[in-house]
Parts: sequence; C-alpha cells; structure tokens
Amino acid sequence: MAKDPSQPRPTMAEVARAAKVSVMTVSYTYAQPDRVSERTRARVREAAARLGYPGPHPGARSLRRGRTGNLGVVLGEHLTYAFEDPQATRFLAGVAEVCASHGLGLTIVPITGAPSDADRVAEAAVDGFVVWTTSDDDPVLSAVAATALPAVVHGGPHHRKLPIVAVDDRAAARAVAAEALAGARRPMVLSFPLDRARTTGVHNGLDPAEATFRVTRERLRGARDAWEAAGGQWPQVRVAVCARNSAREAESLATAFLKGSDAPDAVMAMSDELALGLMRAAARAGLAVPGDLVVTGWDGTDAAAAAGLTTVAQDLRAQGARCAQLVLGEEAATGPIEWRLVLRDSTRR
Amino acid sequence: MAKDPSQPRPTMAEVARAAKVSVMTVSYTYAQPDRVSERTRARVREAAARLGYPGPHPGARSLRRGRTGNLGVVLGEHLTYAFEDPQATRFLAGVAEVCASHGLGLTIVPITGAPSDADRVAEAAVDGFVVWTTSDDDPVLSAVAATALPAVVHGGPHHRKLPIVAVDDRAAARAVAAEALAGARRPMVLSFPLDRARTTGVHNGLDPAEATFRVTRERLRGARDAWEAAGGQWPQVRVAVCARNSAREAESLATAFLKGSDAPDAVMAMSDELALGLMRAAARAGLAVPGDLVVTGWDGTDAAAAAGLTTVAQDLRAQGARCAQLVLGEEAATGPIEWRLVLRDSTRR
DNA sequence: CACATGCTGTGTAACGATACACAAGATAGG
DNA sequence: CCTATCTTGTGTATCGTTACACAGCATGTG
Repeated sequence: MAKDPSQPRPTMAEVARAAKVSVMTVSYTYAQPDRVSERTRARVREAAARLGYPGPHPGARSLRRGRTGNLGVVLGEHLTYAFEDPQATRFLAGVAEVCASHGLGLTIVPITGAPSDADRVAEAAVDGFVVWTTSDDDPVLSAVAATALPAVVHGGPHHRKLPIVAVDDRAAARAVAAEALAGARRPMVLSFPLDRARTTGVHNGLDPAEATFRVTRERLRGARDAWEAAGGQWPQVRVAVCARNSAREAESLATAFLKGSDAPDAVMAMSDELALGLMRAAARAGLAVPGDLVVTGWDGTDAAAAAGLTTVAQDLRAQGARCAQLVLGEEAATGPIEWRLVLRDSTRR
Repeated sequence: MAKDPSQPRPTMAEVARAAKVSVMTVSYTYAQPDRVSERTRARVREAAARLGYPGPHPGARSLRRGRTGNLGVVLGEHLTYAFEDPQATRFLAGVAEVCASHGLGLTIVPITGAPSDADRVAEAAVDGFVVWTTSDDDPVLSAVAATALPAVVHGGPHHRKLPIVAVDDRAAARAVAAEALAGARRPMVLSFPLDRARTTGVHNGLDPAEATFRVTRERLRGARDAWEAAGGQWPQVRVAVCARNSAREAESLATAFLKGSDAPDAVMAMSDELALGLMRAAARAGLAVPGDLVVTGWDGTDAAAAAGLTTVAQDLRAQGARCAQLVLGEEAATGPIEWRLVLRDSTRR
C-alpha cells in the first residue's frame, strides 16, 4: 500500500483519554450510541474528530465480534474474465443488492488460476461465500468448503457440502434447441467453453460429458435430447466452442465457420452475447436471419430483444440475490429457478 | 449470517497442541513456510487438516499486521446502479486486474444513499479506497478522506486531500461536440444526470454549473465551448438528462423528444450507451442517421463500433487499473489520461 | 579448537476492540 | 420514604494472531 506519511492511527484508548471517559464509553458511542447519554456522546465525537480517529478498527472489531460484515464472491478462475462477462455482472448486481440492503460489504476474492487461490479463499475476511459457476475440478471449491463458512454455488458444479442454485439447463436447452434446430440441415451449437483450459474450436459430435462446466454440459445434453427426439444423430451437430462469453469472440469465430459450403443453417447459442456476435458476422457475410440462418440465444437481455432474437429468458440478477440470501440464512424464494422460452424473429415458428 | 451448527473454529493454539509444536511454529507454517523445516511443516499441516483448521483468522491477522489485504471501492450512491452501468463495470475490471495481480481482495463498500454510508466507509476493512465518480456534495468523500487511508477519486469530484484520475472532459467534449453539432439547426446534448437526485428531463439553456457531477458539468461546458465557437448561443442547445447511463432509458426518453416539430437534428450523447438507445428510438421513428439525425457517443465500446457511431474513445479499464496502482503506491503510468476522437458514419464529416 | 554463522523452534507481549458484570445515581411506584 | 427499576459509566478479561528476541544445535572457518 502507499507510503504512510501520516501519524499512526489513533486508538480508542486515546480518544477516551482525550474525552475524559472510559474506553468502553467510546466503544458504546460507536457500537450502541443509545447506550450513552447525549452529552457524553457529543464529547466523545468531538474528541474523536479532534484526534482524527476514524472509528473502530475493523480488524479488531471483527476479531472480537466474530464476524466481518463482508460477503465473499468467488468468480471462476480469473477475476478479470468474470468482470467482462455481462452475465456475471448481472448476477453480481443481484448479490450486491442484497449486500447493500444488509449493510454488508461485497468482497471479490482475487482468483487468478494459480495454486495460491486456495490460500486467497482461506484468507478472505468474509462471513460467507457465493461461488459463481466454475468447473468440476476447480480447487477453489474445496477451499471454500474447508472454511466451514456458509456458502452457495451458482450454476455448478455440485459439491457434497454446498447447496447449488441453478436452472434446469438441460430442459431449457431441449426447449430452445427444438426451436433452433428444427428442420436444420447443418445444425450447430455455439457453446461456452468446455473446461478451464477454454480452448476455442469446432467439434463434430462432441460428447457432452467432456465438458467440466456443468452449465455447458447440461445445455449440450439438452441440445442432443432435442436433436435426437427429432430423429437426428448427435454427431451431425457441430459444436463451436468460444473461450469466453464475448460477442467479439463469437463474431470472429463465426466469421470463420460461416465461410464455405458447410456453413451452418441453424445455430443454438448458449448466450445472447454469443448469438449477437454470430449475427453480426452473418450480417457481414450477407446472410439473412432467419432465412439463411436460424439463431437462438440465451438469457433474455435487452440487446436480444432489440435484435429480435429468440432466447431462453432467465433472471440472473434475481439468482444472484437468491444466492446471497441463502448464504445469509434467509428464507429466499423457494422452488426451482425460472426460465422461459421467448420466441422472436430469429427463428421460423 | 446462516445458522452455525458446526463446532467452533479451531485456533492456532489447538493446532499447535495437536502437532506438539509451539504456536509460533504453526504461525510460521502459514505465514513463512520456509522458516520451518519440512518435517515440522508436514506435521503441522497434517494436524491442521485433522482438526479442520481453515488457516489463520483474517481478523486477527489484520489486527496484528496492520493491513487487511483488501482494496475498497466506493461506487457512487447506490451500489446496484453502479453495477448496471457498463462503464463502471469496465472500470472495475481494471481495478480487479490490479488487485488480482497483487493477491488483494476487492471490497465493494455497500453504499445505499442513506446517511449511514459514512459509517460503512469507516467500517470497511480495507487498506485503501478507489472512489468512482460521484457528486460534489456526496458525503462519502469526506468519509473516505477521514479514514486517512490512501485513496484515489476517479472522474470527480475534486477533493482537497485526494488525488483524482480523470480525462480532460471539457476538451474532449469540445472536440466531439464540434463534430456532432456542426451546422445543426436543433442541437441537443443527451446528458448524464446533473446531480444525485437524478432527475430525468429536457432543459433549454442549462447552466453547466448546475451539474454537481464533475463529468457531466465539464462535458456540458465543452459542448457550450464548441457551440459558441461556431457562433451559436448556448440557450439554443437543449439538454436532455437521463437519470442513468442506460440505453433503455435513453431510448424511452428519445422516443418522446423525437416526436414533434422541434425534434433535434444533432445530438451529442455523453456515452455510447445513451447514443445507442437514441439510435434505436430514431430507427423506430424512421429517422436516418446521419441524414435526419447526427449522433455521437462517448467511450468507444464495441457496440459503438458495430453501430458506426462517432465517439470519444477512452480506456476505462486502464483508468481503473491506474487508480488501483496509485492507491497501492505504485508508479503508475503518468501524464494525462488519454482520449481520442473516432469518426464514423453517424456524423457527416 | 574457538568462534562466527545459519537453521529451527520457543516464549512473551502486544495489536485494538467488545462482552460482561458491576456500580452509582436518577426516577418511579406504592 | 423505601425499594424496584432504569440509565449511564466503568474495569477486566479475552478474541487469535504475529513481531521480536532469544536459545539450542549443527556447520563452517581460520
């Protein structure tokens, strides 16, 4: 931290001396103002202001009280990627809302993908954790469990000791894939990454079980369900994998696979973000939607609505709020997480 | 926080007893593993695992060491609004990146707009603050200053004791307004809120000094500079104020002011977000850009590029990183913050 | 062989606050 | 007027860790 030219931080004892009261009186002045007479309170406040006392030391307080007033959020492997994912951001807004209404700070644990991440989790000064979607093999999960603090996982993976908040991705994927791929000749899924390696590429007949991100896996399974239910063979469906949930990246990947004779004529994308990137590439290639190319998204963002994109609407913000409430031990809305198929002009029906 | 059925958290002393070593040895095992022989280290680790010891108590550690390992971020008045602002998010990504690379947690202080916000700042267990743009009269600023921790303000306002990181908004606004409003007959500025009241509305000849958000104020001044330099009178320029930086809100406001005979024929928007909302409304109203309506944005987002929007490009992410580095006392890149006018098809030249 | 040096392990004294129990004076009720 | 109760202020012990100083032993050096 920056150089500290300022004199050392005053302590409660010094304020007490200056105000000619006991330390406890100062403590009460901050923690339970009603416990102190108005006159004394004013004297203490004045002394504190005079000395530049910034209030009780948070570390000392948390040591003594046994709680920190912070909720921890663990965001996948690399902190920064998560901030660039609009879905993660919406989710965070929900978590933040609950935190704010409880006066809790929201601490984002600095995950980098290095082995030291487990230490970072252990060192986090928080009273509980919300874990944003990560892969089955991510070691931070057990680090979270090891703290024995209350914690909730969003999206996945399942963990023996931790409750999970997630939509039925497989069922939703089944529904939207039925719209997206119906009657397609060259069907494709535009997918989230399969695992923490986040390799970009196009696969034929990819076994969903290869994906260690639960969300990716379940959506692939749902797509397979729908395709096979329509009489197709899974290996006919190509799976284009984006390393991140970013329109820009989808656009550049799509620009490549839209060229050539085997360009898809129907794509189920795992997010609106990816779908919109694809649509930009399609527009540039002179392809009409849904004429030449049927597209579906996922999430139900404003941008999807503006683009007339058929999508699976879900409320990530509400899900974030729900996770936070669960961690706080509140009675959150119960029941499964809602989703809804929204039909628009990017599909034929 | 949730009920805590688990047995109380073990302490270092208990681990020490179980491993038959002194407490200090346990402490060193966590804080300076090299200080301990490999054999002893293994014994301690084993004992800790057996007892379910999650590592040193963060509160105690921070009390003793005098630092918390967390960087605080104060995000305007209401935590949630800030998370919904894409600019704020980009900025946060930059802060987060620096935090992650230093192994620091990023704590978002729960601001709600209530008077208790000052307490929240004082109670935050952090080693320094980054303050995201707020209004001149926001009391959290003095709360931040009162902690005497290192702190940096982004965007504004200026504060006697705190360094500020901001672009020369006035100069940039001058440049982009010259493009946007050149030759306009019914010029308009689509503006950020003026103050924390965040009132939506359309004004004629608004005095820039009325805005208590520095960014808003300076950009209005720049627009006035440009308009007057072109021989115009400031009161001729209407100022449409959005309560938030949201495309959706801009769209609904624009839908209203684009009707009628006094609809603007040139608009300088204070963000790409607002500009894109306006363009959606314009498209729906059957107006051609730039034929019927010249539009400029601000920020240089991907979406602006995709939409062919003339804009002031700036790197908010880099600015976030810079703020964090300054708080950490690092030698950050010096010099003024860069911005660049990017001309595209939404303007005539 | 005497002595300097490095490696490991150990006690003790804080770090700054709050829970708790208690005391003195004020107020109220019968 | 005396006891019951409320209000307000006060010590003391303790939360769990780490800085510091020191001790014992092994190794290296002249």
